[in-house]
Formats: sequence, C-alpha cells, structure tokens
Amino acid sequence: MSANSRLTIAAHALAWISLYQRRGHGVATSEQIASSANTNPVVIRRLLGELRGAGLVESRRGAGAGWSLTRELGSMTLLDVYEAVEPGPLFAMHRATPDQECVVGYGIQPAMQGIYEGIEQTLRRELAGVTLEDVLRDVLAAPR
Amino acid sequence: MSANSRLTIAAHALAWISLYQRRGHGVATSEQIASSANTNPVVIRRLLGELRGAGLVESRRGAGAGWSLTRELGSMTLLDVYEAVEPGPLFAMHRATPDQECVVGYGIQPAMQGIYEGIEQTLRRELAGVTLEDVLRDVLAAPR
DNA sequence: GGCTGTCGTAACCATTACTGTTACGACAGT
DNA sequence: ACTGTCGTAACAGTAATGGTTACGACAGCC
Repeated sequence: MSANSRLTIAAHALAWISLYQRRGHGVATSEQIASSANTNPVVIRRLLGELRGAGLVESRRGAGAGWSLTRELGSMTLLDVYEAVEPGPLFAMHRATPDQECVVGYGIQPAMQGIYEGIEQTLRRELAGVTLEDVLRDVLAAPR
Repeated sequence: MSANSRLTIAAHALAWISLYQRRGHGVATSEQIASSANTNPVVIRRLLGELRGAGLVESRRGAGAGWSLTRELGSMTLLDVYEAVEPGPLFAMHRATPDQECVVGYGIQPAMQGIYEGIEQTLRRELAGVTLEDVLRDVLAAPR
C-alpha cells in the first residue's frame, strides 16, 4: 500500500510540543521538532501547516516565533490528525471504469464502495478512540 | 496514503471467475478478466499469481489454459485477498530513527507501534467479516 | 529603524510503488 | 507440429513521499 509516516510524524510533533510546553518552555520551533524526529524542518512545517488548517495548532511568526497547541491533547484524537494529513480513501477503485456491458464490471464499483465505506467508518471509529494524551502517556511509559 | 486498486481488482477477478464458472463455462483467461476490469492481462496475471500463492486460485497452462477457484467464494474473505496482495503495514514509522536522547524520540515508536497494531487488528477483523460471496451478491444486486 | 530568528512556500531531486505495455519463452492440449 | 495461454522480465509513465535549498514575509527586540 506504500504506507507513509505522516500520521506518525504528526503525532510525534504534537506530543513534543505539548511536553515542551508542560516543562515551562515557550513555543516550539520546527527546527527543534525536526531534530527530535530526525527529519527536515520543512517537513515539519508542512505537516504542522496541515494541522493548523484543521485547527489543532497555531503558529506565530517573527522573532521568537514557533508552534503551540490550540487545545489540550486529551481533546485531540488520532482521527483529527488522520483527517488533517491523509486526504484520500483507503482503497481505490479501478483506474479506468470497468466494462459496463459486463455484469461484474457494472456492479463491482457500487458494491466495493459500499463495503469500503463500512470499513473506513470502523477505522475512523478506532482512530477516534485514541487521544493524543493517550499517545503521550504511552510515549512516557517506555522503559528506560 | 496513495491508495491503490489492488484489492478492488483482485475482488473483481474472483467474482468474475466465479460467475463465469457458475454459468457453465470452463476456466477463465486473464484476457477475459482484463477486458471486464478494463486493464491489461498482465496486470491480472500478476495479481492472480499472488492469489495463487495464497491458495485462493489455481492456473492451468497450455492450450485451453486459464484460472479457476480452489474453493467456494463463501469461504474466502476480503482479509484473505488483502493479505495476499497488500504486504506492508497500514502506517509507517519514521524513515530515520528519531533522536534517542529525546524523551519523545525515544518512546514514540513503541507507543505508535502498539496503537497501530490494535488498529490493524480491527481492520483485519472487519475485512474478515466480508466474504467474496457477499461481494458477488452485492455486485449482482446493482440496479439496472 | 534596523537586526534577527522563524515561519511560509516554492522549487527541485531521489526514491518508491503502481499501472500499463511489449515481448518472448514455457507449457499442454489437440 | 500447431495453437492459445500462462509466467515473467523489462521498460516507461505517473504519482506520492520525503529531503533539501533558497528566499521572501513577518514580528519582536535592541
């Protein structure tokens, strides 16, 4: 399926920002987050930009600029993040429309669409059951 | 996520083979299936090859060759097909290992892995709840 | 008012996966 | 021997992802 790391990195960034603020620091910079996630600041800015579009974080520009959360981690779920960074559906239909003269070709798309819809709904429910607070708790629970 | 159509095409092929056989014809050729799915026969052969590896179909070579099912559609689930054609996990970890000196960088991977595991388990259960017989029934239920 | 640090974003590249296509050998039934 | 189909390699086109550089925009601070 060619899985990507967008949800992982986004969760990482949110957990990092929150922990940083809980420790009394100011706003978090993409540079710092990128250093923790071992990637490039631009990658972080792109991802956080999408989270900002979803209202999960906000950014300040100018000197002393950076990122901060708009609400508590406990009120943010993985579904919020998923919807912000993963636009498309999980499974795709045929690239070219199948043969409409064939019974299977005619009925396959509505059939699969209905099935996929149910599956994605379940996935969303599952993602909605995990808050970013849960994520941070699990992160801090890692044995040293 | 860059969704692909492999599961869709594989289900299409299985439904087509089964319906073809129910109508009293012999084995199905990749050429015929490709025509219904509006794609290239090689694409079908590649996909069915993976299904053969999973024991869902078998192929005969030589003249009068083609594909047939090894068991009833009712005993085949979308999970069987999914596992045959989609190897990797749904969500990926960081490309480069995160900063192990950072608390978040240290704990994020085990945390996300645990969460993803549960989610994938739910997805599998959902896929296992749909048989290819269900798919064919839905296909034939499409209004003309 | 200028300096400085950070965001916002464009541009480009490398890698990877998927899909489509051509080609051709292998094989088995007639 | 002929024929039709599979099995598979090889290649191209497209798209998504992730990394990188670059630079303008912006806001706080001296």
